[in-house]
Amino acid sequence: MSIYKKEDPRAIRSKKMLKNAVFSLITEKLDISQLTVQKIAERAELNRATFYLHYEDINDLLRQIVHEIFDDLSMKIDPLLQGKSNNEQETLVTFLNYLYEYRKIFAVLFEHKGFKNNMFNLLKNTIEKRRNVRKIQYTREVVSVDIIASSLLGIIMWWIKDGTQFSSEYIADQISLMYKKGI
Amino acid sequence: MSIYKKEDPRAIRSKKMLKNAVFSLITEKLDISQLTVQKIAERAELNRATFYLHYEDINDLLRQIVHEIFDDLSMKIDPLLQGKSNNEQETLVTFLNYLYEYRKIFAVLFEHKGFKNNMFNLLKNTIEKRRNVRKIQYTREVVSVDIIASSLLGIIMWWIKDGTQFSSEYIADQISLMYKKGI
DNA sequence: TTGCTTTTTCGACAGTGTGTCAATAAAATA
DNA sequence: TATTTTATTGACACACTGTCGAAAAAGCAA
Repeated sequence: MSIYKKEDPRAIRSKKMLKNAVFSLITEKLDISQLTVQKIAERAELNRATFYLHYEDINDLLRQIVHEIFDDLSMKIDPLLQGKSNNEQETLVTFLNYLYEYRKIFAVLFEHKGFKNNMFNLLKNTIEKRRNVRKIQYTREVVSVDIIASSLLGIIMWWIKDGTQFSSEYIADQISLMYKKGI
Repeated sequence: MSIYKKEDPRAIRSKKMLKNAVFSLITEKLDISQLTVQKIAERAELNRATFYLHYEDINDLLRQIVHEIFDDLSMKIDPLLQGKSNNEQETLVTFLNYLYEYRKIFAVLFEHKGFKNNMFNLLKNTIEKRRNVRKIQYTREVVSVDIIASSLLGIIMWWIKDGTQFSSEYIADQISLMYKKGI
């Protein structure tokens, strides 16, 4: 859309302020259910109606924030995957470090359905790509990608929310230990 | 509390109607964020203020519903664990069948923080008990209980919400495949 | 820089939801 | 049945939502 028409700088500024307001509120309150349009507009020092000019509702705004974060996240981990890195551990740690850096915002966003789905698909696609590269044969003895992706998502969500005392390296170790040798 | 004082039958009746209203609303709408005190009271054919006489807010009511479900769930799986069942697979399937039976209500309750924590602890305790029975030695090579519990929770949440086309047996197979042999 | 145009910003409104009261009504039980 | 206990109720003040038309301000061309 911005390809066909230059966006008004005022709109850009307002959107940025609204997004910043969300980040500001989230990192200090840490509960998505308490987020209201009223509070966001107040924090952004904009009229509440201005919000509705740019976004349909709170979910719409969150959806766009999520989209941007995922673009960023995908860009960061894709090179690592493409580079047929033979060091899985390192790739995993890099990925986890990214999550850890933004853990406060991620912890909140994980309560957002769309965000969780995006993360699930990212994990699933990543696993599938790696399997293709390694030409894994699908037999009855191979664990399905859904199962691996959902278990990984579970671990990440727990870590981000309740296990931040553990380092990315420890989590990566545990994950490969579990997936390589079983329990 | 009901040990020291018999509860007024009127209160019991009201609470039951409010809980039924929640179940009724949840199973047809399937979104916890749209649940309001107003709707619950209306569905229960009670005045809204009656709700506040019994519960602090919606979360309080959900917390109590969750508590009751977990009492029920724990009672059902505990005998299986105590009976030093040598058939892990069977135990797991029984547990998953319970979740599947109430999948609609569980899918909604998983959006409730307290519920997720309860489930996590249930899984964690179960794993710890089993490890004690088997006298597992904790070395660097053993995956931590947190990691296993959170990955299990992830799989269960995915299954209940987006993978209900798969049978309990299949999920149980996949879980033991993953945890026994790795990926 | 000016003056016209586009677009944003704003205050206000109706509608829905929350949480609490004092007054009322109705069950429980002695 | 009478009395006490307790639940139920409508009404109140307040917060949040989503949408106007009018006003203000920024953008942009000459």
